[in-house]
Amino acid sequence: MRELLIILKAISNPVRLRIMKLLENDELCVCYIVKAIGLKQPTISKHLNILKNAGLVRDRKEGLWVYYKLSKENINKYNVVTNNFLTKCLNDDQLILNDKKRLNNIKCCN
Amino acid sequence: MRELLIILKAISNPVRLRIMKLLENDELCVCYIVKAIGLKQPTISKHLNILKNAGLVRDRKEGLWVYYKLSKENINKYNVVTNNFLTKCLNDDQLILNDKKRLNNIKCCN
DNA sequence: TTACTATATTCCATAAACAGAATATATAAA
DNA sequence: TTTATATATTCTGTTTATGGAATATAGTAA
Repeated sequence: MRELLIILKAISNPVRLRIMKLLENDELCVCYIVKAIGLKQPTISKHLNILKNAGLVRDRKEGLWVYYKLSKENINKYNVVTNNFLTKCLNDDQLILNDKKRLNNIKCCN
Repeated sequence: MRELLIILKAISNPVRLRIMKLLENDELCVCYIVKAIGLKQPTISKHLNILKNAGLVRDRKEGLWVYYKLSKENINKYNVVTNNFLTKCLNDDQLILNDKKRLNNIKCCN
């Protein structure tokens, strides 16, 4: 119950849903997520930590950068379900589409 | 996004998960749920309202009693997924099992 | 070493979630 | 009508969630 609640609470927040949807396509460093979402870096960092504690994302350090990606591995017995579920959700949501557009601009023009 | 968040927040609470698992097998009146869960009636009533607003349960009035059941109909585009998902979850959770045991006692001995 | 940069953590103020007491509503029975 | 019962709503205090400023940490470069 405790584990499931941690996962459900993790995805029950608009910013964290947006982050999950950004990570759906790419492995991303924190600064890209910060720019795509438009909130302050510490705020994004805390949201990422909540997703990580829920086992939904993994991080990988590379020099100064920390890259986050969806945890496809079965770290918990629910995340496969939740990831598959989210893949089907919000794909025509304007907020999500805008995030992805902003991300693409950042990736191209940097 | 808004609709999805309402649903996710609705199931991101231990009491509401317990209620959903009780309703998995039965249509139940509020007073049975109150006794099985062990919280005050107004508290349960508010939780039921949150589940109802999320489209996860339906209510039916019969005299003084109000019966709640899982909404199997496709009131929203997510609840089939969430209901199917929850059916697979928490089936060996001790808290959930105890709730169901208490419910059975109430049903037998009333 | 110092300076710089990316990320994480701490602190604080505000907002939302929660439980329960008190109250309101609605139906049934006397 | 009055009384009783089941449920819903309002109110209040407490806890939890949230965002941002300030700060800390860690790695890179000069």
